[in-house]
Amino acid sequence: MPAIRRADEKLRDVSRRMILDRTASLLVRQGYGTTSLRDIAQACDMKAGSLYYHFESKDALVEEILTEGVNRVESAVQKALDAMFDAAPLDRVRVAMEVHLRTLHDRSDYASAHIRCFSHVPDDMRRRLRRTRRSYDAVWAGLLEAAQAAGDIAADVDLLTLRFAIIGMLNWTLEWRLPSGAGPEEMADRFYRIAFQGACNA
Amino acid sequence: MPAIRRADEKLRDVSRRMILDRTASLLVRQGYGTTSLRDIAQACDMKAGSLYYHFESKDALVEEILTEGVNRVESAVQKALDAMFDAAPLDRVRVAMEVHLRTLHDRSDYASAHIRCFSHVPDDMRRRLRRTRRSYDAVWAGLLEAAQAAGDIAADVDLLTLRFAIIGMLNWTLEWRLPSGAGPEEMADRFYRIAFQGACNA
DNA sequence: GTCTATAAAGTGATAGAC
DNA sequence: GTCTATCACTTTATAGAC
Repeated sequence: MPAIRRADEKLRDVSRRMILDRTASLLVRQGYGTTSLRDIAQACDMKAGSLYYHFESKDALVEEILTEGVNRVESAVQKALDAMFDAAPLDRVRVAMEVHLRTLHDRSDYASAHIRCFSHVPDDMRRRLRRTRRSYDAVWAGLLEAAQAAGDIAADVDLLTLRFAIIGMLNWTLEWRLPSGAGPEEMADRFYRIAFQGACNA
Repeated sequence: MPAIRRADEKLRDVSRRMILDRTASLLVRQGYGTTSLRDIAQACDMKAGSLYYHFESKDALVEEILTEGVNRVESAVQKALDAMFDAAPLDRVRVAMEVHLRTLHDRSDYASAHIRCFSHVPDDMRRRLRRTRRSYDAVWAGLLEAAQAAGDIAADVDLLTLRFAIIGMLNWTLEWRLPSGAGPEEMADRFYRIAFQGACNA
């Protein structure tokens, strides 16, 4: 009966995925400490005890979501970059901004849950998440170094500050309602224009 | 005995202020939901019940902190702007960035507590805080409009996007360790250079 | 002004029925 | 796989002693 077993596993995975999805959404809105297992269970049309069939603790569930949040952004950005490996360095930066912002505002809440909850999860979880982040940080450091080496970013611009600035303006969009009519791609283009041409230059 | 009454009131105010200070610090590190009254009491060398002499509820205490957080930033920025009312529009913007960032990173944690906890406090509190924010938002909207009207910001730059970008890069610095050696003022200057001259231009 | 004691409700987690 | 029932603990908040 491998077919039946496979069907069972698939059903289990579907439930598991639903729990992850809905918990991510709760974490974005309520934060880590304010979201209880009973809240989560209710959002999943379940009872709190049933969650332990799928996850061994609240923190294991939360950590899986926040980890997947970074990984989704990194792999989306990396995939887009791989498809344009020979493009101009600044074009690669612009695309990375677009994909980062689009992933942050897509229908799933994994990336936003990470951003909203990172600083308030227990210390040991945050330590592990920091390690997961490093790989994505390296992608950005490499992008900006390449652009500066090519002479496309002024030599006197500090790349760490520039990285802070770009990631900061992108991530902070979670705190606003984006202007209606301007999707993530349009917003990313406007941010790119500001950060690289500057607001002063026509 | 008005002297004695005044001394009593002063002592009461000192305790109250200490509670506010230390709770702000806890809120930054632990978030709204994870910070309990026992945590707060312990940080104040008190017992939980004693806090109710000074504040009528946990939420009243938290709301006072987060409200003061915005107000401190706004009045610091407004005071600096008042002292240079005839300066060039972009100089006023640069100073506003510096004061905003300096207040965010000063020894007290009111402003950072606001930023870190805003999205996770109860709905009705957040609604009131949003109203408090509006006044500060208007300061920035005015600053940028004046600069664009003077021709110092390119006509095709969307001012709402620019405001998102500036506030975003400034507030996001709470999530990084600032480069050692670069204080808030230095960082604000670098951000100003990026946002207004652009990273491309030497 | 701070304490102790306690109420009333909520928390993460486990055991065992189905 | 989900339920019910429950444990042990924590939570906000109150009452009354000092």
